[in-house]
Amino acid sequence: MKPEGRKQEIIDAASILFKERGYNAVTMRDLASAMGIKAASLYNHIQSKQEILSSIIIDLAEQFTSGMDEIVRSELNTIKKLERIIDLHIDVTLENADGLASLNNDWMHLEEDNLIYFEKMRRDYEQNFREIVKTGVSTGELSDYNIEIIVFSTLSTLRTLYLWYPKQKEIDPDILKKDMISVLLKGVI
Amino acid sequence: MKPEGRKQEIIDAASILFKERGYNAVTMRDLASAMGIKAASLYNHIQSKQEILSSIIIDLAEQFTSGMDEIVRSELNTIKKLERIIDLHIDVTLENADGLASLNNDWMHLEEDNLIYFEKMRRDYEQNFREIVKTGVSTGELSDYNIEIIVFSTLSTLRTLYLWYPKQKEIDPDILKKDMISVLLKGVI
DNA sequence: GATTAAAACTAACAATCGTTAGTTTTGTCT
DNA sequence: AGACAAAACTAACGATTGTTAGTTTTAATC
Repeated sequence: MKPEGRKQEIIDAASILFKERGYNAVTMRDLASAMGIKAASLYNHIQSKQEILSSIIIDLAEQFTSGMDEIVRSELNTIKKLERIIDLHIDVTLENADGLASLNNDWMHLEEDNLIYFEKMRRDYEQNFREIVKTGVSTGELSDYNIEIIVFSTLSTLRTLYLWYPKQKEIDPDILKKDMISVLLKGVI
Repeated sequence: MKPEGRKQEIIDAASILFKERGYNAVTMRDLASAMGIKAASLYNHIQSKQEILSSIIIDLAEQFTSGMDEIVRSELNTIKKLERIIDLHIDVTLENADGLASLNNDWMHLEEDNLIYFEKMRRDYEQNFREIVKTGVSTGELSDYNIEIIVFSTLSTLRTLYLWYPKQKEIDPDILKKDMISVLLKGVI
């Protein structure tokens, strides 16, 4: 059995530090110190600093990709699909808010293969979102504003949820979902 | 006369590189290479790498602060105030989209005094925004959703405009403003 | 108590970082 | 042409980076 337990602890600690200071500003000595060990000891559990970053980001990106695929394959109407997308973002954010900071701010520090893979997932995700909105406008379910503006404003709010939600722990997740759906969609319907 | 011309060229080149890779991933040798000179030559014009970062960020933060102060002092109703805030963000974004990347992603790398100054400006800005929304809800101009959700969703869209707008150059700024006001406010009114 | 594997350690490496010192080139004005 | 300042250069520094090699400690199993 691989040391998956200790490895995940390192990745979790790194997520917090990367969130606070960004990938390049966190040294392996910083990370080790946060774990209460020396930098060299980290390498009993991980292969490289880069592996930590790609673990964090690729895992999250795949969650979004598979969540979006399921929504696209569903037979829901446009409004219901958008509600499911909001749900997806809130659920992922609740589960791993720290890692989302790296996904949003440090994805460009991924190395070649993972960078290409990530960028493809991101492009596909946005395209799926765009097609859902486009369908909604053409069927009259959504107002006829510029499609890119609708996509952008909604997605940018959902993408920065990680910054905001941890500070608002008193809000019940279900109430958050309801209000978020109202605020994001009522302007668009 | 100080070499303000050349210095501004360096800051502009740095803004682009910081936007693409982030402050810590850009070396002085990278920046010099982009300017077509050697790293040591940069120091004929600037005092430190840190000075470049703080020039970019503090200048922009002061633009937002003074813009917000003017809006707060005005006697406009809530809706008009929010429209003016949207205008402010669009105008600053059009003028310096590259620098806004540093303001959003690299502000934590400011050093002590400027970091404190920046954080105060940011806190005050958000508080002014929040008070405007709060007034709007209490007078019935805005719907009675959770105030923090309204503040957060609007602000996060405006703050990430810099990422999106440069790709959409075919959109006329006045049309952008109109659609943005509709999408952001109709959900909230 | 001996064995063994996991997980920590010390010490060091090659590379790269921001920056400084001192020198040479470039361009402008007299 | 000579003088002078602006702006470039070469060379190097001390510090820090991610990582490796080799060793010791910890803890569970027989």
